[in-house]
Amino acid sequence: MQQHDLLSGLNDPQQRAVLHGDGPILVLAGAGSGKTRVLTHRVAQLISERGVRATHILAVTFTNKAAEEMRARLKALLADRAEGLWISTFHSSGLRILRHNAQLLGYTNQFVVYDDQDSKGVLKQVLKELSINEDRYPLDGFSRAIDRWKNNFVLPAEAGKMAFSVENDLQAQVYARYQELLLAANAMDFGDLLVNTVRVLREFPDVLEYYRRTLHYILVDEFQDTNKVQYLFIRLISEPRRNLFVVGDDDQSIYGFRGATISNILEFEKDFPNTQVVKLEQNYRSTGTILDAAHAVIEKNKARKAKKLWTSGDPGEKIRTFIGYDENMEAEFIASEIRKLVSEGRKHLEIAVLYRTNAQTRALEEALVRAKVPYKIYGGLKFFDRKEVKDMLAYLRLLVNPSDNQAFQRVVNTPPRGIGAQAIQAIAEESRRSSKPFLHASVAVAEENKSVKKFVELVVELKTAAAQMPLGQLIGFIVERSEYGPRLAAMKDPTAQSRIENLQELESLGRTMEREGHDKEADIKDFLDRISLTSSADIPAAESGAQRPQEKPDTVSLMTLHLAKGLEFPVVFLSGLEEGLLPHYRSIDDNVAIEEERRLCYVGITRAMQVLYFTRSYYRGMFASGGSAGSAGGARIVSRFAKDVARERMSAVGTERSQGATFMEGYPRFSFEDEDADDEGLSSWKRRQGYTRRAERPEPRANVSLDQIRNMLAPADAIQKKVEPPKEYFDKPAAALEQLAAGVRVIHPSFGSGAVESLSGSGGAATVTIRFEGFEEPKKLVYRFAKLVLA
DNA sequence: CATGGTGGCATTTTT
DNA sequence: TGCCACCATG
Repeated sequence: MQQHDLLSGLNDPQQRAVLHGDGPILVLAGAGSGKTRVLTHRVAQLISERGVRATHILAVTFTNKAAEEMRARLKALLADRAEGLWISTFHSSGLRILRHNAQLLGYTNQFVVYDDQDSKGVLKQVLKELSINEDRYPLDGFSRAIDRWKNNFVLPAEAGKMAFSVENDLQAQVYARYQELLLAANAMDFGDLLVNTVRVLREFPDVLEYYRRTLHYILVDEFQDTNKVQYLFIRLISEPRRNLFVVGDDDQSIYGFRGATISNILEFEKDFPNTQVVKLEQNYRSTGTILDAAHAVIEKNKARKAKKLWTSGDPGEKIRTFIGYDENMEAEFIASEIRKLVSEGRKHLEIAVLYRTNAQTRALEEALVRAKVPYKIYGGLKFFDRKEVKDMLAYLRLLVNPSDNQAFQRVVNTPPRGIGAQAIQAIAEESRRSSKPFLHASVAVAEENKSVKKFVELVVELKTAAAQMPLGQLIGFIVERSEYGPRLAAMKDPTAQSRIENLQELESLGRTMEREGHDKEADIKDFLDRISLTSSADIPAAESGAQRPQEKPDTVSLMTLHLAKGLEFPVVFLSGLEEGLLPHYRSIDDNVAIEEERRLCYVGITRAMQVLYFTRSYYRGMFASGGSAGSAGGARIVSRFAKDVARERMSAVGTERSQGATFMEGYPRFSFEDEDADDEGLSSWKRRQGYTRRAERPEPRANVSLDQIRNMLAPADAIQKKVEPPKEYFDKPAAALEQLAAGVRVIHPSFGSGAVESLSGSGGAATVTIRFEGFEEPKKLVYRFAKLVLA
């Protein structure tokens, strides 16, 4: 890569940023100003022009997706010279550092990462221990307080000293005990991944020295969203060289609730004297109209650096507005408009629907399904959030970390095996008495409790298996031996089938994570790490329609405004532009919060390249029951942010549906041909519009795109084993239970072909033992589970 | 003592 | 809608 290639196509300030020498630099990059380009070209420049070794560079991003994108672009620029670059999110950087150094803090390096649910579980235990009344002091309050402390790098001891009220003091006590329990469980929560990293760096100079010696150049993306701990981390490792390259936009700071402090960016220059500042204000993404609208919204914020995006391009077309009677009609408009756009030649991929809260997806999803518009919902990792998947992962966690008390509690009686509250209480007490993990304590309890004894034996059996079996097989084994699979198979419940399928998917996912030459437990740990750090922005949670695995599916993207940051789409629907939703009612009486809502709206508008829609609805029933809750449900007025946009930049569409109601007016005037505009009239009007209130549930969302999960999770050196069923599988008839007997040849979608060895059990719990080609051990499969066909 | 069913209740944004 | 707490049953 030649110098001029690296710079070609870059404007003046972009070039200045890329060519910057040593020392701190702050790049204020407005939306759509080529931020990622600057970042990647900067790295390429360091390596190819200045001879910096890839291993001396750390680039930190916010999501795995952003990291992936950066890695891909750098690979295109640098080919194999990109090898060894450390590109990751803050949290995975922390995890990586702690995997080497956690023992310094009293953990073992095999610690597990607790997710939100796990840490709530621990908190619950603390509240019980300290006899705190949850009605008076709700759990969430403690959880938020602890979070806040962690974001600001306040350790329990200091929190106790700083306490300013009875409640606050109580929170500090809970925090202290909570940390003790985490340590005892050899577990860290999300916040700990950062807090403990900073602790290690601060308290152990040789560790800090090591990273300082290795990392000569540090780049940080989305700097406006860093919180105090993250900032401390960056500052620590970037000294004394201060080769710190941060990119951000104070107007896009939208993670205040997570402790992001705008002051990090506003005060960067104070903390790092001699900082060079480069502003990128030329926008390459949006039309003039869109930029004007964005500017009109954002300029009302007080806490911001003055800047204004400009474009050399066209003003483009006006913002299209629509108001629906309720959220279902709004959603139907969006769906039908998408169909129209597609019929005019747009690809679904070019279109995004953005919203403030996840709750808004329901109406949208229903409408899109009905209109047969293919879509993907980003946000909320539905697959890994499923109960059965979490349960199975908890088994794995317990096997690699016997101290994982949350995992223990999750699986000890799942499926039900006669170990109830009393027994668990006894185990907890024994654990406290002996200060041993629950699993150890349960061995003592097993003496007098047969059910517990059986469970302990199960764990021993699984543990032995874990040391010998490859991951995929192990998961299958656990599903069987824990009786989780058989129990599901025996259930009449129609959802049981899809849960079984999810477990099979997990198994197949595990199979692709297997690596040769690694010890079996390392595979399990890696698998768990990757899952716990894979964020909701990375993988769609649901999608409609069957997609062929390899092709990039042509689907509309649905996501929250938060998740949309950093992305761009030719067509954007900004939905729910109402007071109470955007800005959200929780922010409405707080000026600081309102400014963040405003930035959120700004982020949404600036995602659009060519066409932008504003939509809202007159009435919103927040909950299925028909919203009361003064807050989010009921009759709605237009968002103040929409009001800030000049009316002449907007133009109403879909009027045949909104019947004279106007987007900008406080109250829409619905007019009806029927004399009285009462509910009756309204409903007949709706009927005429072919408007049905609530259709059948959309397609089951169960089928997540496994391929995408696999791609996100796969360790670089994983062997990509074939998991596609053999082709002939589809041509063969399903094997009925009656047709199976010893010697019958069958095909399994993932194990391939083999011969039945024996049968046992009956009905839903019938199992088949099959010897598959290429597998040493015969496999015992639950018939209903296995989806066998006759060979 | 464990389990399964029922009824009440709360719902921003996420690494 | 989905989760949790409580209660009646085996």
